[in-house]
Amino acid sequence: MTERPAPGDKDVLGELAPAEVRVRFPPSPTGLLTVGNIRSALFNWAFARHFGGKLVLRIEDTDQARNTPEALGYTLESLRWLGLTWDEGPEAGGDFGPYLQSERMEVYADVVAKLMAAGKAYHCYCSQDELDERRETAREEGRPSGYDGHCRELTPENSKAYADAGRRPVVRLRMPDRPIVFDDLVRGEITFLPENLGDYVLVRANGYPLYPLVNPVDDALMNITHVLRGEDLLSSTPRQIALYAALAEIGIGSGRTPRFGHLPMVMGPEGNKKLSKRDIGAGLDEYRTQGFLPAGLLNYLALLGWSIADDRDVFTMAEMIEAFDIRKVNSNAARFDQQKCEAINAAHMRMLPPDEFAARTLPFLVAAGYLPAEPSADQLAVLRAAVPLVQERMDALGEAAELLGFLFAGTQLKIAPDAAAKVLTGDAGAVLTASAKALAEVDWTTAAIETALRSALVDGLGLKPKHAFGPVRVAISGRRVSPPLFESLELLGRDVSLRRIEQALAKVVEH
RNA sequence: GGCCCCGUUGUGUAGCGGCCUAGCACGCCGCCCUCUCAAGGCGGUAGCGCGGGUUCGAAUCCCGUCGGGGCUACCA
Repeated sequence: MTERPAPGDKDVLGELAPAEVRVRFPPSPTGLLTVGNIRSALFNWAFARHFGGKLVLRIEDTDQARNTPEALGYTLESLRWLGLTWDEGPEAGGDFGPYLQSERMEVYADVVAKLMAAGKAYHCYCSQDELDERRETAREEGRPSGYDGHCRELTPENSKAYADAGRRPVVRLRMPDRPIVFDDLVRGEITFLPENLGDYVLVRANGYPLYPLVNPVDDALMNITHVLRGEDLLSSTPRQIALYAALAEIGIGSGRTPRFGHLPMVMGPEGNKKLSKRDIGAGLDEYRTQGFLPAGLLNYLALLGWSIADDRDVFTMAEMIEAFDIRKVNSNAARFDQQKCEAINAAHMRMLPPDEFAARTLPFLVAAGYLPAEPSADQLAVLRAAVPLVQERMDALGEAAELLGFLFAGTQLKIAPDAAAKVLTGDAGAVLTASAKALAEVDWTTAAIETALRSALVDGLGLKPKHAFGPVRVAISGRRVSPPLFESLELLGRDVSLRRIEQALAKVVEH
């Protein structure tokens, strides 16, 4: 069996040196980052870091109706939280700015003027109604429904007549009359025939430049070498390639067409359509508030289309950077699976050093009101001591409140109604009474507490362990599920523990 | 409708013509461990959409078919 040659990077880099790689992440600051967006950002980031190239953050805010100033700050902060660092862009600077498209309007106007002057683009005066009607006809006849080239060869007189009639033109790119073929980094060779590629609009009648113009223009001007983006943009790629070619012919940009890689779609939970920002579980914020770790979320997202090995799926970002290969990205759409996302995150939770685990947990306990913004040294000591008890029981940091809150509730513990109803009944009174008695004198250590309770409840009352300790667990933690009981008692201290048992006892009697 | 992409257990994937009686992970089920819940260990469940080729041999290559998805704006 011959050994397959180790896949070189030649077909990804071409003649480029690795460090010359320039990729970009171009979010539109609409106020929400979806996990699909983040997956794209992640792959670009990993790609750039793998080769030691640059990641450019470019803000695509040309649609004044959908963007807000706050959204920009949100977007930057979110990426920072994730650790997806950029080398050029807002706050980072760079030689190819400005990096906000709204600040590049003169650039686009200039490019369009040159495109027009060179005959690469032209004015189109067709009205929306006319366009719609002809498109509908084409559809009915089974023909391609793109622009039919109506205004392609307008004479100056024609144009003047339209203009005099009050029509304002859009600018369209003159598409070449030949097939456009490109070699997609994840899908291989893809061909589009000219009859399916209508001349498309670059500039609206009101003078605003559109995405199909500004995105490729900026890629060209910013010297982007690789474009890794969602499959939803696959069908607009031939148009962009045509624009790159036109730009190159009139001497704008690097003159090089980037290599494309179209990432598989991230599908919603139903698996039947692309994840929409309106789907639950789509937005980054949900994961942040639940206390997902960046490392866990990103690890899971990487799994949507990529794998590091055939027998492993938990890895660090450092490992991903080392191993990432765009050619190994799968081409079929992947469904976002909450459960697996949680499981991967839980694995990262367990990998955290205890001190860091405590530090990351703290804000969630503060937010839940269990700890003050400035916890005391004692409170921090309790938290640190509790970490080993809960680290492997949590999927996300947000669960800390439920699991650890009782340690900081003092005498104000609330007992969950269902726990009281289910457990603080029947012989629970006897159990609690015996427990209080047993705990009154023992050494306050986990081992001694356990010995005392076992002897009092299991041996003394002849109860099964599960039934013996249930009432005590509810009494001291307020819940039926808690960190290990004896350790919890030790952490809580004798006074508080005994008081809670008394209080629970009162509830049993009332019952 | 047209164009493009995709098709391995429920989900995500490994697989690149013989190492496949199809591996791993999540999920689910059972057992072990056990003070609850987890974690951990062990075992189980379930898959190459279909039909033709090519080949000594196909999950892997080709064609067709069916199915799914994306795009089809003066949004990005």
